[in-house]
Amino acid sequence: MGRQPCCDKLGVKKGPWTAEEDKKLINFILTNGQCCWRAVPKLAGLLRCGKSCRLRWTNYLRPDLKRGLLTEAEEQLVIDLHARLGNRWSKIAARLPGRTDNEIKNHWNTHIKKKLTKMGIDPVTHEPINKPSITTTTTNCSSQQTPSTVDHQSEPENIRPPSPPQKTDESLATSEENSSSSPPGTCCGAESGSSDNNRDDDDPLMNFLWENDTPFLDPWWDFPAPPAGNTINNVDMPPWEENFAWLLDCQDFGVEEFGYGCFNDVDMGVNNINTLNMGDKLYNAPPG
DNA sequence: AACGCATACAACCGCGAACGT
DNA sequence: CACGTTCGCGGTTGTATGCGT
Repeated sequence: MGRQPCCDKLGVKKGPWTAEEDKKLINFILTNGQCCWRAVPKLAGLLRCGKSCRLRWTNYLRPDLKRGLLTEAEEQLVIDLHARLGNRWSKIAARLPGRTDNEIKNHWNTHIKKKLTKMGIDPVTHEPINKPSITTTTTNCSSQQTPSTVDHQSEPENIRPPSPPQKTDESLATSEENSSSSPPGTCCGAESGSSDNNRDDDDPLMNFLWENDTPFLDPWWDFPAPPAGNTINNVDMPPWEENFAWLLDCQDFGVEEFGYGCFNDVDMGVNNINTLNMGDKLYNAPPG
């Protein structure tokens, strides 16, 4: 069906985001919450398409994002999850608090893939590259160790080939969705059409993960649209100085560009972030 | 110091799913 | 049920930065 472009390309800016654009987007989201991405650029005064705004927010501006490289534990978790979920980065990301699918995907492609290859493990199948097959188990309730105990270098057997990721989306998603409500121990068996081998109930780590489906996502920043007063501080939220610390540090924007007074920009047309007072704490620009 | 290559990451594109009418 | 719209996902590309020669 004739699909419309996500934006009409006319007057739509592309390329790297500027600090000013970031400011506008942050302010808008903080003020209005996340809704109707298509309308966001217009309402926020951005010459971007909604898609771009959503991406920018979810991948970079979200206050709950962790910055920096994935830790060893996170990396291991990604590997383990990838073995089960395949390239479903969003699913994987949902289990790593503060990490985005894009980030994980990038990290996978740039670091982990190489790492696994070096170790003689096929990053796609998670099987040893030189071994014809490693299927030592007949069921999916195989002995899989927790990542913390996994040593891929010496024990590639720990990496179980994933179920074919292509066509098991529904079953996987369903099992995931249900996992939070259905007690463990009932999968792995004569479940309906169980080609879905994405769960290993005797895997403590995965049990934990499944049972805690999407627990990591902080609900607080899914702001409700604020009341007229727009005092987001009314919402029960963690201290903003923590979550925007990186913004305040201006590490990524460049101090000179973003400016320490960025949140005091009265020209932004919306109630700006400094109405939040950053947790009732005014930010003082450091010298220099 | 200059150049070329490799790497890492941000951003874009296209597709399919979900939802509304 | 068919169609249109919007959103989210995954693959891919572009660009900035680092490193070696």
